[in-house]
Amino acid sequence: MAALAKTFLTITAEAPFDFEQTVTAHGWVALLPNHWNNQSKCLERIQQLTDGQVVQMTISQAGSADSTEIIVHVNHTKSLTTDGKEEIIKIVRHMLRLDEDFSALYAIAGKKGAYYEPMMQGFGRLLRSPTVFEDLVKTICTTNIQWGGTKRMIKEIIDAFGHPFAADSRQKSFPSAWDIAQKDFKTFNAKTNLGYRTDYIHLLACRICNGELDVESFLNPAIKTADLKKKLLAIKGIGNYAAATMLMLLGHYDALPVDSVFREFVFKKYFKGKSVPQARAEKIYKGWGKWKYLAYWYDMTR
DNA sequence: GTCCAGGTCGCGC
DNA sequence: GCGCGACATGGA
Repeated sequence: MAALAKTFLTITAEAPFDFEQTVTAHGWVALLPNHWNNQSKCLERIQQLTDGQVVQMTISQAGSADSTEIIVHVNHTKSLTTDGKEEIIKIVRHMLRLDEDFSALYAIAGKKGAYYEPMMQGFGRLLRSPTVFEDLVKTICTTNIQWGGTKRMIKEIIDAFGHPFAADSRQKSFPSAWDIAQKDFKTFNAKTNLGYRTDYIHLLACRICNGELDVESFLNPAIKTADLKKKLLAIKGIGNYAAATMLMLLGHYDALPVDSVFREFVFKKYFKGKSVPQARAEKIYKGWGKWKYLAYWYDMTR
């Protein structure tokens, strides 16, 4: 076992900020290499850095629940360079969306009455992955499968192609597009049981690596939602539902999802269990402008 | 054994 | 542009 060194990094978020709400806002926290320790209220994650080193990050909130101080406890086996430290901070800021401004959302929430008021305490930061690639793979693995299946498939991908943490080789990072693309389809298929999603994920990795597709550029905030949706739908395996999920993860909240969960929730809460057309269901959140998805998500998870 | 999952693709019209 | 069957896999 390699010797372990520890480094503490701190990050200050802007108020209002709610660490636990942010991390557990949706299912991603339960997908490897993320792990939520509910006792210690820490988000643990194995992460490979640009220089190749694989580290273990334990992310938590300092002090009380309304503190804006975030501590990243890094376990590493090689020395952590200044670049490495900066990269970790950048990754954590990205995952927790510390640079997103929700003040316009809270302004609407403040006018919607008591039910939506708690939103103003930092709701809206939905946990995301360090890369768009990882979010795409995870989203593809939520289609036409139950949640247990999603967790199994993501674990298989990581076990087969992730990079081990030197101090505990059972724990691995999420593989890069290159890690997957460098295996031929047969090898990739043999090591995972992703059903027909195997083709989609391998093709996605290959197209990223050969330069056909630059999915990280999807993070550019200047891209209009409609254009971004087109780019997403052009990816094999991404349809209407998956594109809506990805738009949410990419910080575009103006579109509502089109999946069974959305429909069921809205029918039950607003239409006495009766099904109505999608357009009618969407009217429920029309007062939320470009924040519709977050209004729905708040309503759904409350 | 059989059904189906927070769908998507590719075809035919 | 819309309807419809096929699609891999494992868990209920």
